[in-house]
Amino acid sequence: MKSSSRTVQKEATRAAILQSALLVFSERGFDGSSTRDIAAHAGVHHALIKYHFGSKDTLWRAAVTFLFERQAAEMSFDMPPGKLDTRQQRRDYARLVLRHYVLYCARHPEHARLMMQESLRDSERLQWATDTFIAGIARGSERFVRMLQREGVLPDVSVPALVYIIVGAAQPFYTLAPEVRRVWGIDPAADSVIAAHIDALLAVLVR
Amino acid sequence: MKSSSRTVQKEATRAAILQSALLVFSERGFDGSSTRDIAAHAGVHHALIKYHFGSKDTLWRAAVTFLFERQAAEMSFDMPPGKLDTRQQRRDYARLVLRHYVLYCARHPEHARLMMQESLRDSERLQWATDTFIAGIARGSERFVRMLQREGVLPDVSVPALVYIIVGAAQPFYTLAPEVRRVWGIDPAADSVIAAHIDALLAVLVR
DNA sequence: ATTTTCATTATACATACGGCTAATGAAATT
DNA sequence: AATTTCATTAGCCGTATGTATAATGAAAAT
Repeated sequence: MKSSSRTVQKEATRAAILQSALLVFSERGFDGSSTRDIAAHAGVHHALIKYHFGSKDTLWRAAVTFLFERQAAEMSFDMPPGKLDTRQQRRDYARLVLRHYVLYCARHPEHARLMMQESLRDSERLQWATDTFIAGIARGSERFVRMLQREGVLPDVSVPALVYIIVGAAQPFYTLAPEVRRVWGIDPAADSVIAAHIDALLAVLVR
Repeated sequence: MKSSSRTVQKEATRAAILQSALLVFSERGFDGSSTRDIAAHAGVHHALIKYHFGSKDTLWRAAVTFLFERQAAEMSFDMPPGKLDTRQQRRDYARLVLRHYVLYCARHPEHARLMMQESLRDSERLQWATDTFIAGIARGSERFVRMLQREGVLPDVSVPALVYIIVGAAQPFYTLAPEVRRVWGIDPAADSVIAAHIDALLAVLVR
């Protein structure tokens, strides 16, 4: 583990490019983003993108990998915190998971923004992202939804439709924050607004 | 009202460019779309875009105008079909409106795709779209939601949050259709899948 | 039949793009 | 102190972009 001043600076540059890529890709999409813009926003020369990441495509994949690894780190709900014997316990668990998911969406709106842009049309990038990350998360979501259906917390309807209803109820309020600010005059980044959105989402989804 | 063969052909060309612009803008966003791509997809020379629409920006505005005028034409629910005296009548009206909105999203996924791309970040285009179209629709949605809240059909929580929950529950299943196909192996354009999604959405939202 | 109109095409231009090679220079190594 | 390493920068290449102007030619008007 080298930590010479040059290595530290190198990693800082790499991280700056990655964060800049997250922002630009999430706001303009892959085709609409330019490596020169990403480099300029990171304050480095555009040739460094090839040096650190190889190509625009590889940089995009590195950005997506960062997003899903962070999500996995911040949303580790594979094992419920306690026992889930009673219906009330499962309801509370559902509320807990949904609350944390909404908070994640509010904290990191660029995640859903970036993936949404890529899911609008089929592509090799979408195929890679689904195979590498999304398919596994989808299976976890399916188990989560089916458990809540068995318990009567969610209605017994199409599981894929339910998953997209839940995710769609959570994400757009934050991914479309610029529109929300202009149209409704409120800021989805404010804690009180987030709390109100969580209350609304739980009131609608968890019965 | 001229209808000479030249005028007819001119309008056909204009319409072809507009439809092509809807598709390309909705899949790649404004910055990711090129006027040459749009023209090639419409089968015309790219200089015709300047001739018929003035500029890329004006073409985008014409496309958005087309989308919202079509939505207004296909979603004329300002006046309920019958009287809304009883709670059951208001529930039925809510179901009717939501069903038709989901069907609109399924029929024309490019509408939400295009607007979503523009709502991810603030811009002059977003400002124009919100001032010209979205603000008015938002006020209508607010009235709709408040009526259902008074009747106990929707919970008494934050109205903007509820609006985005409803819209988010309806749109992504169709805007993100390529992802749905890859991850779940189902086609959100199929009638049976749409019907299942409507059932799920109504079961969750209308109590 | 001749002229005019105008939808369409050809072409040009300055800029921006992704990707690449060579040069640079400070830190690390010898 | 001399040499090597390598993160960073400068600059070029072929292509693509948005926009503008001139040329074309068939339909419309005279």
